[in-house]
Amino acid sequence: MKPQIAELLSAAVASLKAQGTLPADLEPRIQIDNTRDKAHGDLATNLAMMLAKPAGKNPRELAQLLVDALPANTLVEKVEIAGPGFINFYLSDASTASLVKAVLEQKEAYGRNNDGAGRKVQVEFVSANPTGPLHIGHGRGAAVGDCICRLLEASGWDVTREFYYNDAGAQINNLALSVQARCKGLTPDDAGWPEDGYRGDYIVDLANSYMNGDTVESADQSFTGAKDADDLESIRHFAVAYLRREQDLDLKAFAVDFDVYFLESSLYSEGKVEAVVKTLIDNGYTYEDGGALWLRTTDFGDDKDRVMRKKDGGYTYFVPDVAYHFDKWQRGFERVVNEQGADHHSTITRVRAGLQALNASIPQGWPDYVLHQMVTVMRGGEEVKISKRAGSYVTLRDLIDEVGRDATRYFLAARKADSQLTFDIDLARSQSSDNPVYYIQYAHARVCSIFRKLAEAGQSWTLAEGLAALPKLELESEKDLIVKLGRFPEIVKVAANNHEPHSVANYLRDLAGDFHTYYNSEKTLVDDADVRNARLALAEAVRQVISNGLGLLGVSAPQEM
RNA sequence: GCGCCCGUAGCUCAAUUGGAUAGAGCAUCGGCCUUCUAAGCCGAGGGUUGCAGGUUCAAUCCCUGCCGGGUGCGCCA
Repeated sequence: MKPQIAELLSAAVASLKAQGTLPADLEPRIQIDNTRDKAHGDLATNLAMMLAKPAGKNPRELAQLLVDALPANTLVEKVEIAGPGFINFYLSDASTASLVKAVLEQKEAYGRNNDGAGRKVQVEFVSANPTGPLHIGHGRGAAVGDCICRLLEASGWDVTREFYYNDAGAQINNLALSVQARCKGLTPDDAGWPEDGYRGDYIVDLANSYMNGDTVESADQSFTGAKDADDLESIRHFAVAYLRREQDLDLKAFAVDFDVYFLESSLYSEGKVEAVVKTLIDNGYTYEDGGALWLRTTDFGDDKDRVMRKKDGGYTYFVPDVAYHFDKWQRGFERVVNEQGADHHSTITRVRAGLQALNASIPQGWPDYVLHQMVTVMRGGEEVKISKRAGSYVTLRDLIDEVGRDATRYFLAARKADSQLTFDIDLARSQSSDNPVYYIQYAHARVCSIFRKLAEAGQSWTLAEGLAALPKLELESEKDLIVKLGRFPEIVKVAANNHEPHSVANYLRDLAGDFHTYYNSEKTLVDDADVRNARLALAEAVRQVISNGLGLLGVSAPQEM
């Protein structure tokens, strides 16, 4: 509805310019706000206050001129000037009816837009190292990242979900040594236990499986262990494959699917790391010092230069990172979003600096980053820190097993990524209105229930009947509900652009609340057929929007509860 | 010490990118089921938006300085 109102205002501005009331070179950004208070109408604009200064008029006077210059239309019932110079719009019955119609006709497509216009965007998220089960932090990344993908898809982007994992570094070596120690019957308290070895129970399971000669198959590899505790290479391969499979199961339980698993080792084997290093040297952004090769990242805003190649000849982690992101660029992703934990924040400057130093015409702020803060898990009012399986942290799987997939996804996606999150297990498990997930799903199930009751009564409803009866939606509560439905497309658009899925969760909570209130105050299945058909149309529209919204969060929309 | 994030009701969090009287839920208290699912609804109390300045017609939002919490600051990833 906003774009239509903006058009009206734009026409009003044009005619005031033509009259000479406004300077001809003025190109105002027309901003339409949803009103917070119904007393201010349905939509409002601050345009008159913005233009007061350049026009040399007081805001209220200018507001009146703008209102007088608005073209005739059927959208708006009434326009008022209020406060310091706000222009408030009251939507007509015809326009609210058209909103319900739009929802019912567009169905699953309602709320989608075409901002992306089919362009390619890649979202990299989770990207956990294959050294253990996914923890709650990875869960947050998985939930937020996947929801961002869903939002971008709903905005017309061609989305690739990608998982990058480090299968080449020192921690993999550490993993192999830890498994080997377990194969040899050592425990973390024994003398020969590797320094900083992984201590969790899952290492024991892994070692047993290896010594058993099991074959593990994961998303991208299959490997059979050599059953030999002295074959460190075999242990390494087995351990990586085994833990990849574990993570695959975690992600599957969480309903997160990736299109691409990208192996760090491939950057080396395909010469991409060497190629990037050569380019950086050729471009003159490097120097040797103390036996190491440095990249002059300070040329691109870093606070100190960074070592690329260590004294021992190995590369530091950010070199393959740069090679990886250059590869993303070459794959044609105009837009890339990296969702990761805020503790890896320091990589951003380095990766962007490395990309700039390639002189490859990569835009300066590329790629985008979404960083999420820590998650604290609470149960019974106390912080939970340990899981049996992993030993030192709460795993995603534990959480899904305990509170279910829907609640876990909702809770992890419903908060702004950049604030710390407290995950209350008791709340997430509760099957009552305390729990926002059930609250929203219940609203959906209630609508389904109404239609079941309708069928039981031997009555029916068709889209045509519903649309024809829309003028019967005369109550204020009905109109409020419709206006809220009308806001959904904007919620999706803004959430997608800002990479902020939490606003969808908040919107749904709000919409469900409005519906529950309405449901309790007005009976839908009344005797008057026209009123009944109109209310059924509204209920179905609410159901559709809740269903679409939950879909964006990856949460199910049950028919009954 | 430096960088980044956060600070809003007792608790968990919003606030449509600078708009009107800062909103929900939980918790507390009081009401509503012979009527479409009570996994629900209605009502009440609860605030100097960490502090102090600045910009603006207008600041929770932008700027500066403090205070408090988190996190990073390796030739680890």
